[in-house]
Amino acid sequence: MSEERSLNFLEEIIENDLKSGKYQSIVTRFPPEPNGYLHMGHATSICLNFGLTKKYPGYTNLRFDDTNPVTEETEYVESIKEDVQWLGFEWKNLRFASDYFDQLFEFAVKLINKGLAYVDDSTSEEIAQQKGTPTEPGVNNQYRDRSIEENLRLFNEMKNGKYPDGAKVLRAKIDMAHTNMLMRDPIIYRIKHAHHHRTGDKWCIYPMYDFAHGQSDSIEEVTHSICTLEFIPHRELYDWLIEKLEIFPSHQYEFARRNLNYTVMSKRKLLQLVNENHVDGWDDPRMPTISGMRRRGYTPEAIRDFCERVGIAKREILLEFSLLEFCVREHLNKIALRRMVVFDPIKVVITNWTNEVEMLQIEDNPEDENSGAREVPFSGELYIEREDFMENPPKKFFRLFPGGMVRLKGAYIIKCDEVVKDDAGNITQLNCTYIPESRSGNDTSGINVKGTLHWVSIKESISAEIRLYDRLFQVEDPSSEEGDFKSYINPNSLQLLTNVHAEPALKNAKFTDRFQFLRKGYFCLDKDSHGRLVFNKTVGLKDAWAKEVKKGS
RNA sequence: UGUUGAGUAGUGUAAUGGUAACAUACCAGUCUUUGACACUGGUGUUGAUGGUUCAAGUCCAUCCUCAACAACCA
Repeated sequence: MSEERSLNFLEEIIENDLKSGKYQSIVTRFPPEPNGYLHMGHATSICLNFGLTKKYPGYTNLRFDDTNPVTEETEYVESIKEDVQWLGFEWKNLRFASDYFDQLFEFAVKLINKGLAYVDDSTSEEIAQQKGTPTEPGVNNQYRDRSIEENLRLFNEMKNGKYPDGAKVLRAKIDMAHTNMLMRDPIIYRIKHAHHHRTGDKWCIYPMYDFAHGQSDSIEEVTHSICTLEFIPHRELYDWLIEKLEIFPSHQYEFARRNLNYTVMSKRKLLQLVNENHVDGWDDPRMPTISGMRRRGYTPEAIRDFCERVGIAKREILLEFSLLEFCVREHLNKIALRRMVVFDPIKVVITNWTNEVEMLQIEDNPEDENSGAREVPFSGELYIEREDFMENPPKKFFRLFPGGMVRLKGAYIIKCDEVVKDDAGNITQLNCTYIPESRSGNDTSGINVKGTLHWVSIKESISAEIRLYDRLFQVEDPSSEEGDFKSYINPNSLQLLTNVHAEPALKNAKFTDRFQFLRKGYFCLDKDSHGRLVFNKTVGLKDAWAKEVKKGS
């Protein structure tokens, strides 16, 4: 906290509220609807809401906004809880809007008694038509003038199941000519003979968002109800209902939703990707869901850091994925165990090597003094990466080439003496000699080489599968492009390497481990690893050579 | 043609009438037993036009652009 940072607009509001004595402590809430998995956009909201009550006195509730029984499921409740905890946050109270259905019903009765709500028999089409347009006022209908007694009777009958879905609704009686369309007598209760994941069949009428969210905030005495920009027009109704109901005055504040480029972030679109099998479920590592990012190997620390760096504002933004990747690398660099894996092998024979296997100690993580070392077997028959050798190297290529020397990471300097090819002219083997005095750690050879390569000893190496991921979409903002967003899916977002050669220490890989495969990137064990090793690429290393190559082409 | 909100380097975020800053991205270089990491330097910014002021990203006026709003979704 020693770092100085200017306050964002919400922190400013809160500090003022605290300073003025309006509140001694604050209450926020994270209010997901349990109808899908959490994604990066939710992570923003989670970090914001929970972060605020970490910084200031107070607490945060996790409240499920479960007012629509037809779309909501318990499966989602569980995944959401898991994701919030995984991100590193603890809620004070776990609540459901459905916990408040009785109170909400009483609130509605109170509104009716005050002459501020009425039962409307119109169809949804009629209601839409009477509503007017943003530029034309709406009109009153005949049901608007029903007596309080009649409204009470009808509303109770709705509750008691006398009417079928859609036959009647309860509406707040505000102003059909209001410039804010949400104030044109909004529907606050509708009939749905549907089974609710928590209340079962107790209710056949359910409150609408606007008559549940603010009221739930108020019941929980939420001081700062933070939501996204699209709810700005709802604020007027939010305040109106709280005022007329004479309940705890929660206040709503809006900030901008954050989008990431090269992906989509709406639940509807993510659901389509899952249902139409464009990805392998909600936790596919290419998905911007929390569970997808978790499976991909992103850490909670990295995601929190990202949210912190991005800050908050009141305008729609499209964030660059590269910043998220930076945060991921930044954290992983500090904690990842270094390992060597050869993706596309070429055989190296050390012609002056004896037949023995030498066990080398190589550090787990040079960034972490407390990390240990693992044993890596070195022998006369090795694999190196095919792309680390060139027969006719360009300038600035400081890997292996005929007559050239490189260091093998943690081992010896070798010199390439001979290139062996098959009849078709393909390189099948490199014959090299090693410099015995050049062993890593006590190199007395005096030789300076420019390049260091990763390698594995053939005989001791183990086999693994690697899944390489690229961006899910080929365009920055698929949602704003013409036509179906799915036509912009990147067909090469998943690349499978089914037989890579890994150093033996990887045999003991655990699901919680994070690895850096030297010169390749960051990887983690995938949940598909039973009886075999499957690694997901979390993010690559920055690759200056790749840039050099690109420039040359 | 309505209401509401928003416009600051490529991308984000600051500067609350007083040197337009920070991060990332990008470019160039240094270092390196990971072409990683680290380090050094650089390119690049107030939507427009007027006005007030010694001084304007900030205040005022006009204009322009973008977004949200007419679900018995949240």
